[in-house]
Amino acid sequence: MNDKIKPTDAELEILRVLWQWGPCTVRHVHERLPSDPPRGYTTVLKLMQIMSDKKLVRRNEAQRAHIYEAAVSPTQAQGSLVKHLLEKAFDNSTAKLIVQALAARPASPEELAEIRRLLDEAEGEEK
Amino acid sequence: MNDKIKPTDAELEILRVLWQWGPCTVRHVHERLPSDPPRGYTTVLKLMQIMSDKKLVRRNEAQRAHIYEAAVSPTQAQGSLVKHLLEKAFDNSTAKLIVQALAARPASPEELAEIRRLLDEAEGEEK
DNA sequence: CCTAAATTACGAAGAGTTTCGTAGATACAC
DNA sequence: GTGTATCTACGAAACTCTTCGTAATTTAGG
Repeated sequence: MNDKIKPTDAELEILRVLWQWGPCTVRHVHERLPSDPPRGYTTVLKLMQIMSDKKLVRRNEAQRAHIYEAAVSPTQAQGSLVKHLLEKAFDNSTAKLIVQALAARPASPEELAEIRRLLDEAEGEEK
Repeated sequence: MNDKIKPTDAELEILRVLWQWGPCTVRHVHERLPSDPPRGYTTVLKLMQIMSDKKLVRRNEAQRAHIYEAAVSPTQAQGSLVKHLLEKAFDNSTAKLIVQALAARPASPEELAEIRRLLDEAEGEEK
């Protein structure tokens, strides 16, 4: 269904701004984007127009400065990306992916506890 | 260090063959690649030549049919890819990524138990 | 030898991504 | 009104990835 959601890195940065701040003009997104690397205003505009064509964002043209909002949720985008990585690089082994995730960025004890809690939930749904 | 390892999807498929079968000729890789989608022999050859330039694989030219082997381990490649995804799509939250991984592909009770064991290990190293 | 098969090298084309300059339209300030 | 700033649209360039055809080389059969 949402398997086709595969935002590129540049698109993801824009989506993150929209997820965090809600509907924005191009100018607002441009201002809130990481300043490194610096991007031209029209670069961001063009990207957002393309994302609109791809249905990654919706835009409201009522005002002169169009208002863009994310058309995919963080969960949809993240789920699709992680599913893709699982298939292409981890032989669909969730366990292998988790090992690498923990190795790449060690979790704090609090996070580990949180993760255990999530595992309990996952097991609960197993039925 | 190995942050620069970012194999594309097509490159990953070739790496997977080399990881599973060990050093191979282009012909062997071509035969062992998934038949869907079908790829021309020279397409695979070209990809592997590029991968050699990128140092993703090494090649031995002693024989007429060069022998290629992976120059990066599964752990290196997977770790680099997951780290990248963590940064770009998950705000560096390992927990969020694990939630999405479990949602994208529910783990069996055996896997869940395995994952708990890995968490224990991770906690052990915490110091 | 001479041909047929296999292999590498090379180049080019098409698609997708990211970049940005320029032009035209609109709003705002004075 | 006139000029300045802002915004969108458009197109093109640079880059990467993926594809594969063709040519040149080497090997193996007969």
